[in-house]
Parts: sequence; C-alpha cells; structure tokens
Amino acid sequence: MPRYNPAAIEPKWQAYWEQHATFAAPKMPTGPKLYALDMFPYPSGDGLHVGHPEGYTATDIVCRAARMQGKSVVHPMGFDSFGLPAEEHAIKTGVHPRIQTEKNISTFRRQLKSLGFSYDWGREIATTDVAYFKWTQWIFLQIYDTWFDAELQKGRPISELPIPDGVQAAGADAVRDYQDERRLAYQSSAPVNWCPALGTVLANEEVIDGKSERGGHPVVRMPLRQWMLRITAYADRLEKDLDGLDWHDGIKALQRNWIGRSTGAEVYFTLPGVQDVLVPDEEGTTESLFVTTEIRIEESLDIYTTRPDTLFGATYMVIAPEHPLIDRLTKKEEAAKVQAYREQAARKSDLERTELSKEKTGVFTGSYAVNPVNDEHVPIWVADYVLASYGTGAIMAVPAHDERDFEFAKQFGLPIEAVVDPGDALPPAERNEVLDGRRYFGGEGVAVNSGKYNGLRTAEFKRKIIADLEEQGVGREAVNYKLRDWLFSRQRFWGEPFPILHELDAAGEKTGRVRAVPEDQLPVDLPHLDDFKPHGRPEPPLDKAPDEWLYPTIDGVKYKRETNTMPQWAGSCWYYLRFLDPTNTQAPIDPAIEKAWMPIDLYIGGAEHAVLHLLYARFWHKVLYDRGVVSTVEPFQKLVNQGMILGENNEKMSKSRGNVINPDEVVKEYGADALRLYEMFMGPLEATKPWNMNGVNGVRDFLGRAWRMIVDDRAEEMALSPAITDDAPNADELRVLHKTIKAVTEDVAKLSFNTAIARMMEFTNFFTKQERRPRACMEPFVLLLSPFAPHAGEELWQALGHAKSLAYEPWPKFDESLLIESSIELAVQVNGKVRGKINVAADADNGTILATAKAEPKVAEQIAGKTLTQEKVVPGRLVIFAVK
RNA sequence: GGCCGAGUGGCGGAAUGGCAGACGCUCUGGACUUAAAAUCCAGUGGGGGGCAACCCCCGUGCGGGUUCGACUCCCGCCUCGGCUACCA
Repeated sequence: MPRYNPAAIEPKWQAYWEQHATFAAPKMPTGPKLYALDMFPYPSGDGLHVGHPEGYTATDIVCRAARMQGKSVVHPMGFDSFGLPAEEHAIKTGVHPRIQTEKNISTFRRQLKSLGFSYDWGREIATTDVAYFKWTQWIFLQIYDTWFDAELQKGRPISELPIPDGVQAAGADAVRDYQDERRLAYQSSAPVNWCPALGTVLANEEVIDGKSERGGHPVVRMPLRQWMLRITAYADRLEKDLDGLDWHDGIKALQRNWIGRSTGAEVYFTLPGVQDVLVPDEEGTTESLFVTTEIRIEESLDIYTTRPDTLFGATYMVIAPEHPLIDRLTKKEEAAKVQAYREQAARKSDLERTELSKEKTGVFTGSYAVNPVNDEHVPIWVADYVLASYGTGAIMAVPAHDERDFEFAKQFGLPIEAVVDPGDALPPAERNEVLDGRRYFGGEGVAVNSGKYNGLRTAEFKRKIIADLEEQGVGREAVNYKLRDWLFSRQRFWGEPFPILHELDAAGEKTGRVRAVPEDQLPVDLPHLDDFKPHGRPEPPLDKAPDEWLYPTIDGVKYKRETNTMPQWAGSCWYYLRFLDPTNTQAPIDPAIEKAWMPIDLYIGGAEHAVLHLLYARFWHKVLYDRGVVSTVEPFQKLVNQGMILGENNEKMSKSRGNVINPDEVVKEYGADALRLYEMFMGPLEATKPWNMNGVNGVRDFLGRAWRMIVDDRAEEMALSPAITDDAPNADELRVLHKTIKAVTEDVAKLSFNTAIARMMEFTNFFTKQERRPRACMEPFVLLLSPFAPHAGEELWQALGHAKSLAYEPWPKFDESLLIESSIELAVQVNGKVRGKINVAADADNGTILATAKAEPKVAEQIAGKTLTQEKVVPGRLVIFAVK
C-alpha cells in the first residue's frame, strides 16, 4: 500500500478499534480521570452536518491525548431523539416516529463511526429508549416530590414540608392542596402560546417574533392547564454557582442576563377609602361589569421598582391588563374603554405587543392611588407595556427617569417631574431639558424635588428610603428575576409521558387530585396510536390512546393518565449522568460511579444551547443534588462553545442557500483524517469561520507529506522510506522534535488545535528535506499526530513495526535542555525600530550581548553622538536601546 | 435599544507589550516528465532604491493617549456577526 490511501486505511482501523473495544472506558476510573462530553445531536433526517464534527473532533483529540497521558477517559455519545420533526413525519406518512427515529440514529451512528471518534459505543443511549426515559420519569417524580425551603435554599422532600396548624386542622384535602402548591412540579393554567398549525403550545423561547421557531407558524395566547417546573426557586443558586465554573465570561453573562436578577423595593400605594367601583359577578368574570356599587377598598396597589429613589417623581401608575385588581379599580365611566383594551391586549400575540412598541397604548381606569411618600393622588392606567408576569404586575411610572414611562407620558399628556439631577453626567443643555421634563434621564445623580431627601446621591437615597418605607410598613426591599418558571408540558405524542395520574370520580370526571405513578410501575411507555394527527385542539394526541392505557386502576381507584408529554429538553437534562452507568436497572446512576467521574471536565457544543439547555440541566442537577442523587453541585465544570462553520460563500449553511457541505462526501473524497484535521486547522475552535474545500485539499496534502516522510510510496508493498534510519538524531533534529512535542502538548491543553497542526507541518517540512530521518524522531511524531489523524497515525505506527494500537502508547515528553540552540540571532532595536541583527552564543551574558549589539555597524550609527537612556536584553529575542 | 464577540496580505489565520503576517490556501517561476498528473524546490503585504548580496519608507477598521517600543494596554468612534429585547 504505497500511496496514502485513506479509503483503505480508515475502515481498517475503525474495524480494529471496534473489534478490540479499544476505547471502552472502565466502569470506575483507575487514576486521574477525564470526562469529556459532546452535546449529543438530535438525529435529524438530514444526517450529520459539518458543524457536528467540529466540536466532536476537538473533544476526541483531547481524549486520545489524555489516554496516552495515562488518564482514565470516558468519552460517550448518544442521541437526543425525541422531537417534533419525527412526529411531523409520522403525521404525514403514518409511520411510527420510533421507526423514523431509529433510521435516523443508524445514519448518524454510521457517519460518526466513519469519522473515527474514540467513543465508548458500549455506553450509547438515546433519550427515546424506554430504559432511558424510565429514569427521566423517575427524576420528574423526584422533582414532583420536592419543595423548596427558601430559608435553607434547598429542595427537600415534600413529606418534610411544615404544615401550618390552620391547614392541618382543615383536613387531609387541605394539607394535600397546601403541599401541591409548593411542589417543584406543579400545574398551572397560565396563558400559553398556542400554535394551531403545529397543534401544540410552545414555550416562550420557542416563539420568535410571534411565530413558531419551527415552521414560522402564527402563535396565539390562550389559557391552558400546564405542568410547570419551579426553576425560579433556584434562580439565586443558578446565578451564584456560575462563579466557580470554567466557562467563557460571555456565556456566564448570557445566563446571568437570562436569570435577570435585580434588586429594588416593593412599595405599597394605598387606594383611597371609598370609590365607585365595578364589582365582578360571582364567577369573577366581567360579564356584569356595568353593575356598580360603592364598596370600601382596603387593598393597596403594590409595585416593584429598582429605583425607589424616584418615588417623588411618580406621576401615574400602570397596571398590566391581566392585573387581578383591574376590575375593582375600573370606574364605571371608563369601564367600556378598559374592557375593550383588555380584550385587545389579550388577543395580541407577543409579536404585536412588541412590534407596536413604538406607539405605547393604554387607558385610564378612573382610579387613583396614594403615593406613600407624599400622599399625592396619582392616576392609575392600564397599559400592556407592563407585564403581568414580572414583579407585581404594576409599576409606578416616573417619566422623568424612565424611557418607557417618558414615551407613555408624552403620548397621553401626563406630567413629567424630574427628581434626579444628572449633574455632570449630561452636557448642561441636556441636563436642563431633564430638569424641565423635556428629556428622560435613567442614570444616577442627586435627588431634587424629593422633600427631606433632597441632595442625596442615588445609592444612598435608595438605602435610606427602603429603610424608611419598611419602618412605616409601606414597602420593603425586594429581589426580582426575569427568569420564569419552566413550562414543562407539550401537547405532543413523541415525548416522555408524565408519570402522573388524575383521579376520577364515580362519574368518570377528574376530581382535580393527581398522584404519581408508583415507582415500581415505571416506565410509563407510550401507547399504541392509530394515527398521530393533532386534532387542532389543545388536547394532546395521547387523549386518543386506548382505554387500557389511558384509564388505569390502582387500589380500586380509577385514574386517567396525564396525556401531556415532556418537552425535548427533558432528556438532555441528565444524559451526561446516564452515560456513566447506562445499564443500571436500580437507579439512574450508581452514586459511587457518579462520585468518581463527575463533574464533566470538558463539555463542548454549540452556542445555541448556551442558555436554555445548560440552565435546565443545571437546575435538574441541583435538585438531584439536594435530594442526594448526585454529589456534585454543578455538572459542567468546563464549557467551550465551538464556532459556527459558514459555507464557502461566507454565509450560514442552509439548503436554501445551496452551500451545505456534506461530511460523507468530504470523507469519500479526502478521508476522515483530512476532514478532522481541516476542521481543526480552519482557525480557533470558538471562532466563526467559512469552509474552503481548497483548505481540505491542503491538509490532505500535508497528510500525504507526512506519509511519504515515513513510507516508501513507490514500493509495491508497505515499506519504510529508505531515509528512515536507526541512527541517533543529531542536535538540530532533536531540537525540532522537542520543539514540536512541547508546542503540540501545550496547544492541545489550550485547545489551540490550529497552531498545534501548524507546528506539525513545520516538523514535516523540516524532515522531508532531511535525507536521513531518524526513527527516534519519526515515532514520537506519529504519536503526536495520532489524536488529530488517528487512522493515519495507527497505520504509520504499524509501518514502523508496532503490532499494537498506539491508543495507549505513552505521550512523548519534551526535554527543555534540547530546545536550546548553540548560537542565536537577536534583533537589535533602537527607539523601538529594528536596526540590526547580531549572532551570539546561546549562553552569552548580557554584557557580552550589549557589547556585540553596540558594535553592530548600523546600530552604532544610530546611537552615535546620542545619550543612551536605556538598554535591555529580552532573553532569546532581542536587544533594546533607547537614545535621546 | 441592551449584552457579547470580531475587524491583521487576494483568502483562512499566527503573534496578547518586544523582529507583524507563523502555518496553510491561492497565484507565479523552476526541477522531474515525450507530455500531463503527482511530487520536489523557490517566490508571493504595498511602495521606492540598487548590477548585486541587499537597503529605505509605509502598513494590523478610524481618531487620540500611555510607552524606549502597541495588532496587543487606556479613552472616544465606525463597521460586521451572534444573542436578546418594554423585565420597571
């Protein structure tokens, strides 16, 4: 086999590795451990994309090098295989989603194997495996069985929830209600994003610009019973624990931003004693809005603000259209307008609410609230720029110091009163505009028009007024989060069924009580369905399941199963744990194994998962930690996001742009090693970079050069190049070798693969020119190359006379002393410009070097007749003179 | 609008205070060959000078600053990309 022929050697070594289980990881690490994880793919029908092998090759290089460095390495792969496309395919063709999913998984598995990744395939899992999602359901039950103890900041078993005496006295049902309201998994009927075209509700993050992320179908809001996970309880810990993680600051910032912690105050605006108000009828609907009476209102209108120092500038209030007090605050004269506005707001999708944001909308309720700091009566408006789901759903509007309030006030002619003097923060003209109420200023400054607080700086004002509000019982310090509880149910077929049963009464109606499926009855598998079509109503497809699945009886009580399914995120929230103990039938993972392998030392994947997947998985992990299932606080110690690979035209790869590169074709044309090497050589792992097929050809040529450096490519049979010698290498050869070992070793540790490859190219360029190539240099080089181009590495290793795979050969070590050259060239700078070069012995002392440099004719010319103000030697690099 | 990242030859990139452009692609020339492919060798930021080995000037998005010295650090902008968006 004279010529470098990847088509022959790559399948050969893939078969060898499989046959010898070369990369099977031990159950427990036997020394220093490395858990390197790729974000497992969704097995789409399109097959592997060139973006996949980018991160996968990076972790594979790290793993292969680590094995040679004596580490116990676990490097698994699996499939995130629940998801909409398979179900949509099923709806179209009538073929069960599992069949399509398994077909896609086979394709992915074949493609991944063709790239020579050193996965332990014995650990492969798919989230759609019944044996896997049994434990996804089990974890859901743990979450369901947990309440969050705010004092201890810890999730605890629901059985440990203290029950107040009053609730206890009210009976068992009251206790159950009390518990159910506090579980981390709970039901709620908040408005959701209903997408008629997909026949499902979507999470906020699956809605982009009021359209579904998948398919771009219109989305409307409607109330529906849903399962929610109380991720907000963990907001603080999710934010604080980011500190200890070895993640890029940008990704941490993204998560912090998403959690969106803010501190401020809740302030209670009292509502005047007696008002004409509208009274809702008994059902709490607004049918009988026009019935009016006089009642005494004792509530206050509570608002949240991050700027309690601007309380004196509050000239009106705004409540969200969904605010609970809205009916009671709406006066008769305004009722029709308010009602119309509410209906209009309810109809609006998020898109419309934001798209029309240029124009603020709202109506006056007719009511007033009393500002606790100055007893002024301020009008209460309804506007959809205030969100019901954030803070208290109501704000005090300070138009002088908030952009949105300012726009609204201008639109409706409401007063604007400045209470913060920007001082030097703005040019004088703009400052005066602020003080006159013609411009808003959102920054910090000095208080004005604020009674006894005048003259205080913002930060101090905040501290003081919060204390005063608390003392008077009209407010308190408060913390808020942008993060919302996680809408966890989907009206789909192809997802994990909830292990939850709804109790039925004698008439077959739901009693409103639910219970968990007993642990010994897990898993709850998906039932047989005759067809998968959604019916265009929000009820899930599982409502069409056969009765024997849908209506189980336990202890004589009849139940209806929960027919929602879990979202795709569920399976990926804990797959990294299952990889460590994939066949355990007693537990999701053996605690001893978890303790030994976790946390993940390197997690690589696309930035598109920087927020949601990572946040959700971290949340589950923390619940599992609190419940004693895992020993680690955080799952992903080090995270790296690989950059996007663009098409050859510098645009995002997509079918419609026609610039998609198919990895199979690259493997066929150039080989898997060339594909791997090219993806690593393109540029830094985290950078976005365009594909260039000439570049693939270039690294393939490099592999050919490396091949010919060692192998006689004209021989009929496999034979070493006649230049290979058993002679001892000379000093130059040793220096090049050890320089290469050092650079590649350090670059791999830094994940700087492009520069590591450049150093290996330099090695090859050097030795190709040598007519004598010592085996003692070639062998370490092959070992260095092998993590990048494993098939070529193995083949060359074999050619050099080794019978066994190089996968566990010791990684070459470098010797600093061999890196030193006998004489070195130094550049000489005068006033920052290179004026000459000198050659000195490598061990020359500074005095000798400076003298040599001064004697260099061009340097001498530059410094002649001037005063030398500085002279310095940068070891091994250059000599510096500064003259005047 | 906010946050994050990035701007260096024809192209991908290297250098994170010390010889800008490593390494590769592209292109050009040469060797080998009947020829081509493959391979090998050499050159390849711009401008200017010299018969010549070589020499000089300019050059890392733009404008300032710090420094003997800045792609690198600081201040102010511009452009592109990603994420996010009324969160009070």
